[in-house]
Amino acid sequence: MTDAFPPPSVPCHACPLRLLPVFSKAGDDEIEFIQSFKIGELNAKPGAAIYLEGTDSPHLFTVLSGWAFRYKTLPDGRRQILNYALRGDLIGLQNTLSGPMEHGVEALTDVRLCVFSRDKLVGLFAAQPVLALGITWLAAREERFLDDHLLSIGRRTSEERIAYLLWHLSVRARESGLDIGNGFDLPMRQQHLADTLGMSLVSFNKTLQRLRSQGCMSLNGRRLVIHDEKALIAVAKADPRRPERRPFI
Amino acid sequence: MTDAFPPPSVPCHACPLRLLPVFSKAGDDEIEFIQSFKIGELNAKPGAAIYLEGTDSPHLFTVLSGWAFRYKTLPDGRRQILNYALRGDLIGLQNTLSGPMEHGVEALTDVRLCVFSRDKLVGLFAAQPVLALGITWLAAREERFLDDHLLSIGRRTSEERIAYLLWHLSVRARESGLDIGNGFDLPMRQQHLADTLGMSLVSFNKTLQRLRSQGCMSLNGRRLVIHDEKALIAVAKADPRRPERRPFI
DNA sequence: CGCGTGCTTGAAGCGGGTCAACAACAGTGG
DNA sequence: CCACTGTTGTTGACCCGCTTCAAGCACGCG
Repeated sequence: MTDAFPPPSVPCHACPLRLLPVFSKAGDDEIEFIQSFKIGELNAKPGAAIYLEGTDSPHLFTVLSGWAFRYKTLPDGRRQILNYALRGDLIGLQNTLSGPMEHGVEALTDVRLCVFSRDKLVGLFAAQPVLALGITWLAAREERFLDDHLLSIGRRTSEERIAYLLWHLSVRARESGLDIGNGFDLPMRQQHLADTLGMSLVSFNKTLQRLRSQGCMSLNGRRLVIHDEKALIAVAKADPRRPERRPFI
Repeated sequence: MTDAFPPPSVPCHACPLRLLPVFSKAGDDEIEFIQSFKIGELNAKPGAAIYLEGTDSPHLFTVLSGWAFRYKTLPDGRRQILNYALRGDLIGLQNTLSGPMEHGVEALTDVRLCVFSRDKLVGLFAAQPVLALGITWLAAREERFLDDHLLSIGRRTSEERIAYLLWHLSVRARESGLDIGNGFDLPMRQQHLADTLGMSLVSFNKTLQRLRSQGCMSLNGRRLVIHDEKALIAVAKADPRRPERRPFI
């Protein structure tokens, strides 16, 4: 279950994540280029800002281990969580060029990140078309997540929303090789989940009770267990996509 | 105000849209490549499906003129409009590789589209890094729109939501060179706007009345007029971004 | 003129938001 | 070891906003 990452910085060609079956294989020259693209590594503690809304960040990040989330806020503090980032996810692409970031990213657990220079992106596109396509593929994937999320918040009932989100998170955890068996620990509080789904904490909690009583899943403390995935998918009105290998930058 | 596009297919180097100041200039070889990337053109009547959810589409599209929208639906028919597409917008990138489209696209007005082959995307990335970066830039832009939209539906009040959407649409219309003065015709019905904002038609209408009475904008029939943009932005709790040139594929 | 589509308005009911209190638990420091 | 404190989860009470249902209006078109 743990996705702990060895503390000392590891050269890209020896990156243990590359070995995971979820990620497509990269050529030696590509890995070498990624190495030159890489500036360093960053560790963030739970609750730490990886970057803030409105600030300039000359970096891109790949999550090596841990969980983080992207969010936006309104001037009066209302917060909307946009998406979560697990290992293998690329963060910060939303602003391709310069200018202040329009969203923030915060760590949920201890997070270890690979840091890249945004400036070198042009060079990457020039020299490594396969990697460039990979980056675009990851952006398209993120966009699909946002589409799904928008459908959830806009048109699903609160019960459907929660079912969808929990299923979505379990799939992503499994796909990033984290999941053991049918249950795992969610690192976020109910407040995070409510902020993700556009609902209040109280309403989230009460709806969760109702979902629990249906028996297809349970979420007690941090522990999420999917007892009957088929049923959960049916409640969520989700449509499962077959998993694909994805690029790893 | 009109963005009518000359009916006969036009070679890319003579594409009148390229001349618009919103779009960044492209080199001759790039335009030539785009020409080879292009399969043909497509006209769609209002209400026509450009592609449907769940079907395979081997194409990418650039809007040459008119309005369209991307949407997703739930099995029982509830619809969520994800975003609108105006001229210069690239559609269909959300699924980079093969597999069924996870959203649909429908024309709101007469729409003229430039059709590209998805297969040739790999070749484009290999041969034209600047165009490739442009595509990624457009994807990132779309993602920012989705982020904003998610914040709207999740955390803005219905009044704020409508104000934000109308402001957003007016900015995009202006940026694509469509807008004349302070008013223009929105091609969508109230039902579309309600489906965009995750609210019911009735509630949309009633909230719109309240907004109208504040005087900073008016929307009668199709005609949207922004009387006081500053005030509208304040109501929407939006933060204006300075316009940037964007790539045109 | 009649029909259809889209907009507007009223009435009624429920879902979810807010407020508030309490329980469970972990961490802190005396 | 235990009171103290802060965080997180849970539950109840109340009420506002939004949804649904329903009807009428305005306009365009055959």
